[in-house]
Amino acid sequence: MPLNKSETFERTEDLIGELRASGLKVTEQRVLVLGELAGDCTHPTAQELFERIKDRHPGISFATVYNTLNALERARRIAALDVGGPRRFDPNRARHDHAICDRCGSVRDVDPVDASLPDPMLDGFAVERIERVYRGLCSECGTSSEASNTDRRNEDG
Amino acid sequence: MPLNKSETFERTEDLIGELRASGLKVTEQRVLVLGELAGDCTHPTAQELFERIKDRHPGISFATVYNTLNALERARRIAALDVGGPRRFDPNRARHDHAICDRCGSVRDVDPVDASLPDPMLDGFAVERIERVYRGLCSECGTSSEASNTDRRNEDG
DNA sequence: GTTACTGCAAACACTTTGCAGGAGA
DNA sequence: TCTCCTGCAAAGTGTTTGCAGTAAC
Repeated sequence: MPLNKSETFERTEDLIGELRASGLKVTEQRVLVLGELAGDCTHPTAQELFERIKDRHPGISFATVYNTLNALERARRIAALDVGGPRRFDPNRARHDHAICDRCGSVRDVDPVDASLPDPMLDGFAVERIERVYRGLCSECGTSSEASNTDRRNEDG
Repeated sequence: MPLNKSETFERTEDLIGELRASGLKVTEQRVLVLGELAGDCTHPTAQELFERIKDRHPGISFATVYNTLNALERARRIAALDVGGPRRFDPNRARHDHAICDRCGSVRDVDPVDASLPDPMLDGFAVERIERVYRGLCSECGTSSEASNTDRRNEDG
């Protein structure tokens, strides 16, 4: 799967501004983490981001990448996706949905059906945001309907 | 949180029929697991179900409960929820949504806004089902807006 | 009789933390 | 200077598996 970096790479000074706006101290490691995630629509895991950053910055530790992602998520600068398997991260703060392949586990952005929130109050529950997840088979797994070598589900039972 | 068992306890013979229909061998342990989950709308974890069953059936092992839940999920008799933290299980096969509290992590069923599936095909992705998740604060956590003792999020960063 | 399931324990995968040193504000 | 961050390593939490014995069909 290609990285699908957007054409609009964020400048370092923008990344720094975003870290500051999130209430985080600006460090080289955090700029690297946010820069690596920004514009990446493949919803990478902490491990994947760590591997990529390590190539250019061998001294960085996994815990730092992990802690930075958690800090950015708490600050709502990025979103975390719990969809089974390791947690994935999403830099896109615009309202959007996700399509997840039951076979290979890939996650894809989907335009929201309607961008408006419904009732902000749901029988006592204060709705802050909505995530819609489409489950099924991605175009690659759907066409080759044999079991794929990247199969995440096992059989037996 | 109370168990919220529905009034309609399923009879053992119904449970057996469901196991057979799911292609599973019928064992006492599996009847216990399915029976414990059926009618429970609190979305328990494997650990929670294991604790409850163990009280009445001390010999059962966690792996058996866990494997049975996975087998039932593969057979689509129950649904698994990946919402952060340990995986939760849902016996309700009717189309419905979930509301998850950002503070205490409780999961509640929500009537679907519209029960109809949108396009079964989404730009090459074959949609099989849709999960909608409302995030926010449940009625208990919303009213007492101080940090709760069951807080799942930590602060710092 | 054959196959699948159980129980146990250990391995595995992922996440989180304690701590000492160091950098940011 | 004071606090927060980093890197390391270890611990914590949740999930999965190998295996020998056993029960379902």
